Amino acid sequence: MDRPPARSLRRVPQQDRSRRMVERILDAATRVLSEHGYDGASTNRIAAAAGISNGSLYQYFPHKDAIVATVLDRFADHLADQLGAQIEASLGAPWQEAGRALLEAQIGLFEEHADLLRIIVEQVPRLGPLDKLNALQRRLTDLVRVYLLLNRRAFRDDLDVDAALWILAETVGTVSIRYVLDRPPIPREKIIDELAALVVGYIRAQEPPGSTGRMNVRS
Amino acid sequence: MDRPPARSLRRVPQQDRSRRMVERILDAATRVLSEHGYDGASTNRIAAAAGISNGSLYQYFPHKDAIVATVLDRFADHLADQLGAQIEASLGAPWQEAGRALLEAQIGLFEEHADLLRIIVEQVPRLGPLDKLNALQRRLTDLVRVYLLLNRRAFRDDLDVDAALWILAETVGTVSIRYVLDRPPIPREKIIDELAALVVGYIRAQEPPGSTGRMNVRS
DNA sequence: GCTAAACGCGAATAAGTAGTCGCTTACAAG
DNA sequence: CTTGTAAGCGACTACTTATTCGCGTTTAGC
Repeated sequence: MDRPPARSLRRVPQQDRSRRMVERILDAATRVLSEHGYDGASTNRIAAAAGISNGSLYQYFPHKDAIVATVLDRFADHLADQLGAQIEASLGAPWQEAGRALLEAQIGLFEEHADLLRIIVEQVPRLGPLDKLNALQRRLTDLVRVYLLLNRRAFRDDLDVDAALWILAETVGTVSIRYVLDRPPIPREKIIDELAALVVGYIRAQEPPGSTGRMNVRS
Repeated sequence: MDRPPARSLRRVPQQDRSRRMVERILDAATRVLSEHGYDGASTNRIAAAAGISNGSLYQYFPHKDAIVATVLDRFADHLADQLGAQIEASLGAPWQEAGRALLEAQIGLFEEHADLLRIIVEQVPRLGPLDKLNALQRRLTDLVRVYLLLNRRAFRDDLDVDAALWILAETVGTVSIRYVLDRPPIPREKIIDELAALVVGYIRAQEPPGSTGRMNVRS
């Protein structure tokens, strides 16, 4: 019943003309997706936006979802490039600064492509997992994992690294996304500060004597 | 272009027979939505699942989205009832226990209705804001707001209550949802513990002198 | 300039969709 | 039983959709 999410080209473009056409298709699809959403992005509309015939879409893509998947893969590549550059740029910096810079870069990128981001968040479930976006998320998570494992004794000694990583990834990811998509009346700097406080408060050593701390066994 | 999200009945059912029919429609719609998703829930399919004619749908609902909206409203009412009962039951308890019980109840409810929850998370944006679900979220947020304001001096003195509430709501909400929908290999108790640690670590007094958070600005 | 393949077109197809309407059936009051 | 109205039916409409296919056009190599 479900179609395989093949995103390979049906036919390999050989002349310049056709290579430009594939580009035009993907650009138009990106635009139409951003403006009209997944359901509004009909093949006819994409073809019209690209200034080509709908039939020509099927010269290079086996079906509509392959076009969408390629658009989103491209976007994931873009994100990976930008964030990768940011990571390299912060290689020597202390982790708080590096994390902060990375977070800032991520939110900036999300803001820049908010429309496309919305499509991804809302429609990806039905497109099945997107390999490149998953890879990107895994890459970022691994980065944090390495740090956590190397500095284990600086943190709560009962910290379960895998659980913590899942929670942190989920938290930082979705808070960034929801901030960009829902635009709550909170300045961007504030969100970054608060997210940083959330993360640090979670992994740092243990509570000061005053507070009651963990909520188990109250005597 | 957009249709008003009217969810009122087109015609008020007067006989028992027709009241049962409205029930049958909503039950069938819930089932079909859970199993086939929004796009797969065609009016014909809903009618077939209810064992009635498609024409009869339009006796009581002005259009398809009104059916869906009613299903989701009903679900929101169910959640509100259950969580409301939990809140009442914990009225005297210390806040850590009360919060924990509420969180536990919420995750339990989500697990029980995971299919419907998935539809809501993935399809709600195009239905426009769902009043009853928003009301529920506001109700829970207000509960926490009251607590935060009453006990302000027990926490970080620089805590921005509005920003903190937004972050906390987003975090607790989406982590619960993603936990139920993505089923990471983490036991349920662990997730609740970790979420509690995350929240407490975020709002509690300030960090111990050893660690160097960037974000302190201790005046 | 010729030819064969690559390219591109757009009308046509087949499958679905939400929503309507004239009709029949069930009910309840007199 | 008769009659007015509520309830229910299902074929039908008007439309949109993704995808195909035969045919004309452009290109590259000779």
